[in-house]
Amino acid sequence: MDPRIERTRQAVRHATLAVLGQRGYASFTVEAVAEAARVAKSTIYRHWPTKLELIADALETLNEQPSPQVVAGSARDRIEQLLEHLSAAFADSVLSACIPALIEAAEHQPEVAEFLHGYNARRRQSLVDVLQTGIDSGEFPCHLDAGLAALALIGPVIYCRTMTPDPLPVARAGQLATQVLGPAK
Amino acid sequence: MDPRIERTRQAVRHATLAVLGQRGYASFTVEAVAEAARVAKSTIYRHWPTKLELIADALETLNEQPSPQVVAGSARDRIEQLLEHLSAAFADSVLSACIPALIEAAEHQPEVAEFLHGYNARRRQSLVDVLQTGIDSGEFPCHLDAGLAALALIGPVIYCRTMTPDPLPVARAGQLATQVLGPAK
DNA sequence: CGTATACGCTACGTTCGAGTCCTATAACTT
DNA sequence: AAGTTATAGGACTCGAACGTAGCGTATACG
Repeated sequence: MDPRIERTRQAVRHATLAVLGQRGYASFTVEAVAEAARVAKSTIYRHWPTKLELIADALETLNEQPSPQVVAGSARDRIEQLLEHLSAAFADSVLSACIPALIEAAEHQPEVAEFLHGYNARRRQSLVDVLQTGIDSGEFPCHLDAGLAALALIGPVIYCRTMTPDPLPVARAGQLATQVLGPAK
Repeated sequence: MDPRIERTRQAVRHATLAVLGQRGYASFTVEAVAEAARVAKSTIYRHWPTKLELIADALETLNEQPSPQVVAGSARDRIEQLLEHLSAAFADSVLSACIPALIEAAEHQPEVAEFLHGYNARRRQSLVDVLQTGIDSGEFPCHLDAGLAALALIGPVIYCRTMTPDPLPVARAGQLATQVLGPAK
């Protein structure tokens, strides 16, 4: 198999997300991707039939989830680590720069919606799992609903990223756990 | 003053938000607004010099905030009413349909960002005020931070609207208060 | 009733980007 | 080394939408 192919594809995929983050969905152009990837526009069309399929493929392919496998510590410690990692990830990282563009695109492109919702569901699930563990073991108040609590923890991160000028400070992410889970014993 | 002017302007403003909600920021066009407002394209340009100023003006002008003045009841009751009203408003309403478009636009257009952030800050403030009242009076746990708690309450509403297929059910908005504020006494 | 002016309509010129096609060149394969 | 194939770099067509301009009509105002 010609190694040029996969090399080119990866370069274009990365450039796709970079352009999506920098210019937004509204002014995302294949020409900008070509320039960023240092590739000819015709090359891009040789690999992807249309702009949307390019975006969808880039998202699926580059969706490595580098969430640290946090196993040690109490449930509360693990929650705080997950949250801080999450809020840090939403402060920068290529994919997070695309969040606003993806939200907008998801409204009208089913392929993008499927990716975005699936991606977030997976991220949320890791929180839910730890929360449920803590509830079952009695570490957290029994009135907690794992699904709702996960929303209360992760929601503010997205809220601050999209609805306020600045993302949620990592330090405040830790305090957030105290709000929702009650003070540490 | 010629009544035709204001009549036309209002029609165009409403159409602007409608189009923004339906088609998104990426494929928002003046021509679509003209059609929706049943107005000639040249008429729009007679009133607003550019597309962006049209959007900004429509947002500022139509930013009536019909949040019910909830005064009665305990702090907890008022919180729940505010939350349910909020989640209901985010389920439909012209402005909420524009949320994804606004998030995207705010990334690159300072005018839109200013509106969006200000709008949300005001909505959040009403929650903060009631929360602070409840904390001061001892109705809510003293470990609560009003600002963070407001984020934990409002964040999930936006999160569900943007990151999941369905908005937060109004019923779950009520449960959310229990999660964050602790069980009712 | 006469005048002013806001509007509708249509036709523009222009820009920009999608997607196609062709040729020369560079890189890989056997 | 020779043949194969992916790519670069253009030039190109096409359509969409921006924003402008001119003219006829209708509506408001005095």
